[in-house]
Amino acid sequence: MTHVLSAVAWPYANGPRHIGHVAGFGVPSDVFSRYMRMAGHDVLMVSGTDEHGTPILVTADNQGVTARELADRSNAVIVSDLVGLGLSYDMFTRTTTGNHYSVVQRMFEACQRNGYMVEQTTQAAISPSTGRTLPDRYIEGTCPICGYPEARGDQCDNCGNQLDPTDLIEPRSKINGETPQFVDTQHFFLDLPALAEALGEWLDGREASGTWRPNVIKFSQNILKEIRPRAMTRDIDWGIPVPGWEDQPTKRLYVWFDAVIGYLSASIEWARRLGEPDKWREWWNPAPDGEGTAESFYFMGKDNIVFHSQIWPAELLAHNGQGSRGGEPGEYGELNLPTEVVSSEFLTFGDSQFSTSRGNVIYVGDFLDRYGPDALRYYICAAGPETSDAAFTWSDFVTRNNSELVAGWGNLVNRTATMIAKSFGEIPARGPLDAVDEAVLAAVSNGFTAVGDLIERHRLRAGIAEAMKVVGEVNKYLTVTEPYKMKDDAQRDRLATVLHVAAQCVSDCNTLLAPFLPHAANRVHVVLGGEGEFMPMPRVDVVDELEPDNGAGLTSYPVITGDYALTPVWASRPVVAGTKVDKPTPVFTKLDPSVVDDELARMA
RNA sequence: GGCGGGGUAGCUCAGGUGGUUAGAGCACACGGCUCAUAAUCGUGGUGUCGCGGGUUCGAGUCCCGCCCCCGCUACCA
Repeated sequence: MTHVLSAVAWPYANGPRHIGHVAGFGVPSDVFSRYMRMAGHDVLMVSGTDEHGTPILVTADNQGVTARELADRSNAVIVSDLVGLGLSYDMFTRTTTGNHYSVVQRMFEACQRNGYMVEQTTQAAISPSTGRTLPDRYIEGTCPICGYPEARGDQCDNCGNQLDPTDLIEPRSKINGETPQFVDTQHFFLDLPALAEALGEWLDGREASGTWRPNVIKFSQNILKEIRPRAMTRDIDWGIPVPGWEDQPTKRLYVWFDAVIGYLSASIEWARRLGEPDKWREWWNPAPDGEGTAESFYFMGKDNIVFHSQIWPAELLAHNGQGSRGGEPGEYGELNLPTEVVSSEFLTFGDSQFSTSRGNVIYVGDFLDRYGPDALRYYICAAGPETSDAAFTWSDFVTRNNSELVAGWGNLVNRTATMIAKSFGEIPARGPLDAVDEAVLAAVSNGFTAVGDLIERHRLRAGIAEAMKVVGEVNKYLTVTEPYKMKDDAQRDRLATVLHVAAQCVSDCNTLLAPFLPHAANRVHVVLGGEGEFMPMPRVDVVDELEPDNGAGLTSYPVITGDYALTPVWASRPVVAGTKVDKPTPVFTKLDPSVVDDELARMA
């Protein structure tokens, strides 16, 4: 058994998330995690809301609330969305917990102790009215090269030249229009060049494994060529205090420095709340005796690749003392680097990305309210942005829902259960099998290998297509064997056998589809006379803060967690003759094509 | 500007290391069946594989040039 860490990107808590977000990190990580549990691995799935950084302050100002209030509100919505989607986190927490603060600070101290955190003076743009740093992208002005009046602080969109904010003519804040001040400021920089060689060796090793998506490994190796030290602190009053700079409350750790450490801190929080405070180590430290293995998979959208294939492994190497300056591991011991960075591309809408600011957006909560979790999960698995950008359209969604989910799978469940209910009222015992019976059972059985292999390689589109192909085989089986024509007593034994085989196939198809469609799996389980929950579901617990005096103001908060020990195994489960089967009610809902126009009108 | 990805049937997309008549799903047409949410099963057509060169016995697949779309470029997955 392998310890599998599913490290899922941390949704940014400046508002509700749209379906593109969950297509990038949410559904792919959950399908993988659920499958790995079914395949017998010991999975730890962690994430939380990312609550620091300038954008939260800006949004909070615009809404006239504090950053704390905005983060709380966003966290509540995001938690509700993700649990509603059935994402089976072991620990979905937040970055403003005391536990997270102390883990981040210890990581920082370890990096510093090993010599990878160096102090430098730089120029920063400050907003005179708030005293806060203005990130380059929040500054606009006239491009000194082409005269374009709306050049950004980091780049001119018109002529494409790289700029420095101090180059701009008449720079102004994008937030409130005021003229920024440029001041000297001290910051800690992560010495990435001193870690570059180790990063390169790690990436080369990962490339040799052949498991990463080619674009992700290539992109990662490429950005290594121009690696420079990066500031890990900011002039801002919302964030984690910098160890050693407690007397400077306007300096905090850079949001990305702390966000990626969330994978570790959430694992530690999970272990602490479990009452086994060292249990997280099974997923993070190399096994002392070389027995057992721990692997880690990081799920995100492509705009986060740099943070997961460069910044985070660099932080781990610095903590471990594995860069060119040497060093000793910090108190967390030697921490494992990512096994695989699994990055999705973007789900697009119309001819561009989803965009909250342009109103071109479909929120997760709205989608779940109207269509339920598995319709969305199905769409994302079958047509999501796995290896290239994918276009979402409402008509495509309705079509896939109606002609694939409802007509293909839902109907198979329904017709099978109806025939069993009418003819026997229970799953009948079977007699000897004909070749056609053996063939369909073999096709279903082969599905476990084929679908499982695809999910392990993060090929969800191919995986769910393979499972649906098996569903098609079973539909064909019913057409060919024609159980609905067997009305004579002389055919009763054969009818029992066919319906028994059909029930077995439906049960197994349900298992094959369970990682993708866990809610539907539970309902199909009941249709076939099962009791209780087939696929365990996450729940929300409101917990007390473990270290309430970190200054962030949390006392209690919701976490997503769950008990997944009863996850069914990835294998055929013999159906039991005699199990009661009643006339079913449909598991999936067919959508009226008018929803396409309704939704488009709503978004206009 | 730099980097990355993409341009394949009406639509959405598959097509490691080049090799018989280029595939799938959806949509469409016709036929079968009626257990099932008018669901299901069978049959069928269509493609200058972005454009132009090149390498090769042979290229959607490799090389060169060009066009177009998208993303990232360091705080919106």
